[in-house]
Amino acid sequence: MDFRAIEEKWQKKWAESGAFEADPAAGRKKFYLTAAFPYPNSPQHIGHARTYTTTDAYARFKRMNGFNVLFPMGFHVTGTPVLAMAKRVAEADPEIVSIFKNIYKIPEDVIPTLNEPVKLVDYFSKEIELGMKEMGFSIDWRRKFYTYDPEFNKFIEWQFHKLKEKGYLSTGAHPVPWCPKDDNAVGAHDTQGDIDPEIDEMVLIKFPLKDPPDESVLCATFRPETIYGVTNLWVNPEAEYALIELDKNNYWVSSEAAESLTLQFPQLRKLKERKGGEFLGKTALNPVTGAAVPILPASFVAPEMGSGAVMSVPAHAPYDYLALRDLERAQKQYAIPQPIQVLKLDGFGDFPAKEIVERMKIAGQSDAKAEEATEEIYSREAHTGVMVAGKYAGTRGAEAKEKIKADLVSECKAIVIHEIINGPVKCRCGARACVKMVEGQWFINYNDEAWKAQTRKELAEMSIVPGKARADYEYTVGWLKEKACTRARGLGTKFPFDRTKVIESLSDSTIYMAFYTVAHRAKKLGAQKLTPEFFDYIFLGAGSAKKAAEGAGIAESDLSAIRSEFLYWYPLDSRHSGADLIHNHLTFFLFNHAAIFPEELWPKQIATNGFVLMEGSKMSKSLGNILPLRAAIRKYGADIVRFSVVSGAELGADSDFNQAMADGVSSRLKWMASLIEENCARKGEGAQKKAIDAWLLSRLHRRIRKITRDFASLMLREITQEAFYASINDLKWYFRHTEGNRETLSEFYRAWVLLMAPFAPHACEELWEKMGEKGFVSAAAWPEADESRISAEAELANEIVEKTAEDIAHIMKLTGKKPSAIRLFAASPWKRKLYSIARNEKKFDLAMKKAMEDPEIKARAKQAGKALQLLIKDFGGLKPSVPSQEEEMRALSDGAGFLEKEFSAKVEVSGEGAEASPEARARAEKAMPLKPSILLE
RNA sequence: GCGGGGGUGCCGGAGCCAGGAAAACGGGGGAGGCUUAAGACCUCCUGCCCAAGGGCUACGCAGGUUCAAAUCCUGCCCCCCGCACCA
Repeated sequence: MDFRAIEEKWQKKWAESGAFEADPAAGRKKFYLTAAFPYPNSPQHIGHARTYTTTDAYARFKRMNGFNVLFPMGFHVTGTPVLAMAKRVAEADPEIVSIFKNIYKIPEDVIPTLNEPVKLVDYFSKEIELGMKEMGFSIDWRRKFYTYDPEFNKFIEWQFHKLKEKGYLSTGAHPVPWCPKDDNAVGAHDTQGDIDPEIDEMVLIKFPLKDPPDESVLCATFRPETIYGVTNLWVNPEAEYALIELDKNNYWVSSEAAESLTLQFPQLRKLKERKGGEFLGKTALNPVTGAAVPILPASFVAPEMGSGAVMSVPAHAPYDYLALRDLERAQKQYAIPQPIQVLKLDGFGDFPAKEIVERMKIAGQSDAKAEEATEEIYSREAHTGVMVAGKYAGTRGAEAKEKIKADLVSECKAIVIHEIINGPVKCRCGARACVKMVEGQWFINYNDEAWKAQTRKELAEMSIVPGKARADYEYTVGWLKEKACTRARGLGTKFPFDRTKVIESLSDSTIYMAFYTVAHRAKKLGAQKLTPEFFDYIFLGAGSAKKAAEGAGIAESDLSAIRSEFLYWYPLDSRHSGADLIHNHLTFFLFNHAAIFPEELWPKQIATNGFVLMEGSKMSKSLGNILPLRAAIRKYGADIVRFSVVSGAELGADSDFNQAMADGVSSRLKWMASLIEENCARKGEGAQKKAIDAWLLSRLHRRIRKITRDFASLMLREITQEAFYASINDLKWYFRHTEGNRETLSEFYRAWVLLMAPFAPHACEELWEKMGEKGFVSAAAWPEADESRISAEAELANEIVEKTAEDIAHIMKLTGKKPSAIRLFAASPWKRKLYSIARNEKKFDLAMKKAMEDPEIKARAKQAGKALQLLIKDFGGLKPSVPSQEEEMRALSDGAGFLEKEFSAKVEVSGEGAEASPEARARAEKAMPLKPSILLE
C-alpha cells in the first residue's frame, strides 16, 4: 500500500467535492468544534499535530454519527514574537537562521525573505495550512482568517466595546519589563537566551546618614522583616553612586539604579556622583531601631540590582555573613559587628546563616554555593521561621514581612519598587532589561467577583475532558486578577479606546469561535460594513435589525440569515487545545463567553491534551529533536502520524512518538490492507463457519460498543487500543483456527474500516472503495454494535480452549514430553455445584457445611474438600456462573481441531468419569470447572 | 509557599474512581520458524523456583481497615507542571 499516493488521491477528492464544507442544514443536528488556532512564527511539528488530530478524529466520528460537523481554522498573528523573529531574520541572526535551516529545513534562499512580520506570517501560515491539508484534517477552509484581517479587527473592537459596557475594563499604572535602549517592552522572545523576565516587588529602606542627616542611603531588600538584625550597610567600593532627589528627599543609590529607577519614577533627578569607596567608615541610622550602623565594603553587591546598596543581616543572610567573614580575614581596619538574631528557625541555632555557611563549607561571598544557601534559608525562614525581634515577635516570617513592609511604607521609611528578579536579563540589543511603570495601561478586570461567579456557573455546567483538569480551571478562575490587555506594538487590533495601543494577543482570541460561524460572510461584506450594530444583531439579536442591515448595506432578510447561521452553529460543542492553555487562554475563553453571550450560547465542552515527546524526551530547539510535521508525513505517511500522536496516551498524559511505534503501526496497517484486498479478490465462501466465527464477531461487536461509548469521553488511547491492536490480535487468533470464512471476514473488515476511519482516513477511504462501497467512508454511517452478536458464552468457550492450550504447552515444556495424543476431561456436574457454593459462601467452613447438604457431593466428601480448598483459595477469581459439563465439552470439541493443529497430536474430549484406566482416572479427577484435566499420552 | 498531576517488569504505560486471578497493550531483548541472505512476517520465552498445568516474590516507604488492598484510610519520602500579562 503506497500511503503517500493514497493520501494525495483522497485529499484531492475531499477538496474537489467540498466534503468538509459545512453549512447550516435545517433539521439536521449539528456539531461545532474548534482547536486553538496556530501562531505562525515557525512551521508546526508533530506536537501541534496532536491537538488537531484529536479534534479531527472527533469531528470525523461525529460526522459518521450523522452530525453536520463544522471544524474551521484560522491563524493567530497577534503580538510581538513575529516582530522579534522577523527582526532577527532581517539582521541575519545566526541562531535563528540555523534553526530555520537545520531544524525546519527552510530553503536557504527563502530565509532572508522572511524579514518582515507580514512576510513571515504569510510564509509560515501557508506552510501550516499545507501541513494540515496533508494530514487530512476535515477543515472547512472557507472560513479561514488572520487576526490582523480588518474584518476581524472590527469584531474585536466590538468585543471590547461590550467589555467596556459591562464595566470590565479599567486603566492604571503597571510595571513591565522594559529595554531602555529600544524603549520597548520586552518579552521572552526579545531577550538573549529567550529568558522570560520575572518582576517582583522590592523594598528600598531609607537609612539616614549621620552626616549629613538630610541624605539617606537606600538599601534594597526582599526581606524587610530582618530590619531588626541589621549590623551594617554594604556598598560596592568599585561602583559609582549618585545622590538623587525624589519627592523632596535626597537618597544615595548606585548610578545604574539612578538610571533604571527613572523608568519607575520619572520625577527623579540626579544631583551628584561619588565612588562607593567614599562611603566606607561612615555611619547610618537604622530607621526602625535607631541603631548606628557602619557602612562597609562588599563585592557581592551588584550595582544594577535594586538600589545598589543593601543592609547587612549576618544572622539570617548567608551573603552578609560571608562578606563580614571575608572582611575580617582581609583587614583590621574596620571593627566586625556581631550578628543579631531576628527569627527563630527549627533545627538551627540563633544564627542560621552562619550555620548553613559552615555546614555547606562555603568559601566566601563569591562562592556559587552562597546562592543555594540563601535560597534555602530564605525559604525556610519565610515559611517556618518565627519572629523573635521587634513588634511582630511571635508571627511567621512571611506574615511579618508583609506587615513590616506596610508599616515602613506608611511611615515613609521605605519605598516599594519593582525589580527583575531573575536578572540580569539582557535584551537582544544588548541592554539590560529594567522595569518601567507604564501609565495608562488598560486592564480586563478578571477579578470582578460577579463575573467570576458567572464563569464558575458556566464551568460547572460544561464537560471538561479529561475530568481531572476541572480543578485547574476552578483554581484559575479564582486567582485571575486584572489582565493588562494592551501593548505598545505588535500585529493585531488597535485598542478602540486608545488607538496608540494594540490589543494583546491573549485578549483578542477569547471568542473568535463565534467569528468563524460568519467569517466567510463578513469577508464578503468588507470591514467598513461591519458596524457595532451589525455584530450586536447577529451575535446577540440586540438592537434594530433595520439599522444593522442598513449599516451593512444588505437586506434585512440577508442579515437575519447571517444571524440564523450563527445561531445554527453556536454554542460551541467542543473546544480543543494543549493543556498548557488552561491557565490562560481557555479560562479567558470561559470568562469572555460568560461576559458577552447569553447562557444558552455558552460552550459545552473543553478537551485538552498533553505534549508529544520525541523518543522519550521533550522536543526542544536545543536538543534539535523537533520533528516538523510535514517531514514526519513524508517519512511515515499522514495516517501513521495521525494514529501515532493520538494513540500513545490518553489526553491528560504526554504521549511519546518513536520510530519503533510508528513502524509497528505502519506494518499492521499494511497487513490489514493486504488482507482486505485479498478478501475482496477472493472467490467462493472460504472455510465453513465454526465456533470461532461467532467468537470473532462477538468480540467485534463488543468492541464497537465500547469504542462508541469511549468516544463520549475522548478516550482515544483506549479506543485505538481496541480498534487497532486488540482487533488485529483477535483476527490473528481467528486465523490460527481457520482459513477464514468470507462472510465473517467481510463483516469484520467493513466494521474495522469504519472504526479506523477517524484515525486513518486515507487508508480507510481506499479500502472502502476497494470493498465496493459507495461514497466516502468519511461520510459513511458509524457501525452499530449488534447486541445479539455479543455472546459471553462464545467468548468463554474460546477462553477455555485458549487456557487449555496454554496449560498443555506448559506441561509439555516442563516434562519435555511430545504427546501423540491429548485427552481432555471436563469436570463432573457436582464440581460445578461446588463451584457456585464456594462463590456464594465465600468461606471454607460455611461452604463445606452447605456442600454436605447435597448428597451427590457428600458421597465424595474427601475429594470435595480438596476441590473446595482450591476454589476458596481462588475465591476472587470465581465467575458468577460456569457452563455445564456438556457445554464445556462442546467448547473443547469445537477447539479440538485447533489444539490438534497446534500440538500435532490427536485430541480426545470426554467427561470426567468416562476414563478407562486407573491412571487416567487419577488424572481426570483433577478437572475443575473451566479447567479440564489434561492427560498427555 | 500555593494549586494540580504522578511514583506499577528492561522501557512506555493499563489497572486505582465502583477492593476479589497484577503487569493488558505497545516497545526492547532472547530462542525457534520462514527465507539463498537480510528485512518483513509467524510462534514461544523475558521476577525467582518447578520432571503435570504448581509454588514464592512483587505496584515509592511505613502503618491501618478487610476474609481479601496496586486499589480504601493515615503519616512520610520523591518526581513533574503552573503561579501570568507571554504565545
